[in-house]
Amino acid sequence: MAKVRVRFAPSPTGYLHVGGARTALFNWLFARHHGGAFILRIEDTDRTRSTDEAIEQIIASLRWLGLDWDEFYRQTERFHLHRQYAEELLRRGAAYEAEGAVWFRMPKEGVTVVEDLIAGRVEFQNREFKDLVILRSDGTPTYNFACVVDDTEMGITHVIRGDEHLPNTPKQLHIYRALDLTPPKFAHIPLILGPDRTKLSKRHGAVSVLEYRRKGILPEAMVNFLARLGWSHGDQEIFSREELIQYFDLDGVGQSPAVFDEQKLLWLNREWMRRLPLENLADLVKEFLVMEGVAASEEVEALPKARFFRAVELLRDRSHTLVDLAHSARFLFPREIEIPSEAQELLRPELSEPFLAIAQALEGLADGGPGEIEAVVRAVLEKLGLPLKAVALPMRVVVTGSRVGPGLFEVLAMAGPRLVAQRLRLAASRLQKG
RNA sequence: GGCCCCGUCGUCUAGCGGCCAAGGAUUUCGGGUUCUCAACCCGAAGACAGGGGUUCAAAUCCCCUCGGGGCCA
Repeated sequence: MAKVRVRFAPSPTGYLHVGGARTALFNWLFARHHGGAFILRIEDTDRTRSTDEAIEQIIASLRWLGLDWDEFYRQTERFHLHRQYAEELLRRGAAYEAEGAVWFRMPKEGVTVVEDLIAGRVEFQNREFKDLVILRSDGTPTYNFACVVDDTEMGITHVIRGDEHLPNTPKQLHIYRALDLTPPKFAHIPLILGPDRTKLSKRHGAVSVLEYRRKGILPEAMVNFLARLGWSHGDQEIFSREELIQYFDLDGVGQSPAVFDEQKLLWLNREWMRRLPLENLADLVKEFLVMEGVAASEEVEALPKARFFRAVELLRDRSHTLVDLAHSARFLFPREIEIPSEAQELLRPELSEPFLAIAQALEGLADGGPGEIEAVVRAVLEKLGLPLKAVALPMRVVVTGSRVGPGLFEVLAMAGPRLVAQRLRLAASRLQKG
């Protein structure tokens, strides 16, 4: 096989949505798997709807997903080529001018066969076709024509695109034929659907790739998820980028459309949060702490590094997204802790005594790991003749504002003895006041 | 309306004629473990759209119906 060359050709009329991202990913994986080239081609022919901002967004999205391209083109810079090819078609008599536009003659009888790498053999009756405008009266090329010219000029070997383009394919095939060109191979991948089983769109809520970044999804999780939407490799669910490149090929792509299931994305995201090297995750968590307004950058810096890392390590098991994780880390910072109403019942008046005693004992500790803190707390409880169970949950609630989280002593160590003592004292005095 | 595509648990899927009274993952619900939650382990529920063929044998091949979707009007 000649060296593989594929392209992703979005129109810059808005953000990159997950359907487009999945098409880009399949192309990219195909190129990388076969050691070929992945080309990014911006189809900005429609000048009224295309914006530079959208181009930026598309680029930012692809970068975030880690899909790098080998060549970059803008369709508007290639109008001269489209002209040239149109003239050639006119010369050959395959096209004619009418009403200021250039029209391509479509055959009116017979059958056109598309040998699709995914859909298989698809037949179209030529009598269904009408002649096709290829250049509008303002000189701009239409989609099907520009596509053929650009794919030819760029030496595209495989066109991997959404299923919605399948009906366009026979038209393009005839243009290739009229020009005596060998068409590329086609692979139409099934669409991504919303929960209502219609083509995924804005109506379905979050569909912008960058929106998922804001929501705290990791690119590793997004890539993994998108890859598994319409493609599979046996029973395997978790794939690293390297594994995807190694295993991905068109024969693993299915023929039926897939519903975008956010729950599975969240599951994968948690899996990937656990797999990411701790330092990398910690950097991201820091970003999200700031973005979410949980803490200022300096406040995060001020935390002992080991303590912050440990917090990230333990909190990530309980979070679906970076946003969740950032919010669950709120108690690490000197803030007032709000006790949720459903936890109020835990705070019985008789707790003020142990709270005070523990606070006092902890004030003797400058810092300390979970082990040291546990020793101190247990010593106090023993003196008071109380089981850990009697104070564990209330203490957790008072210190973290939540009844769920990592091990109690881990949580106390994360907040540090000073904050813990402060919060226990405050709680004790409130309990006394009734 | 015309043309085209698709149809396995709610969802993503394995299956490419016998190994399938259909496997995995997710979700949901139980149980174990824990101060709690998560994780983990064990368990439960849950699908071949329907009907005809072909075949010794069909989720797998063919046809029809139904359903969903896409493109063009």
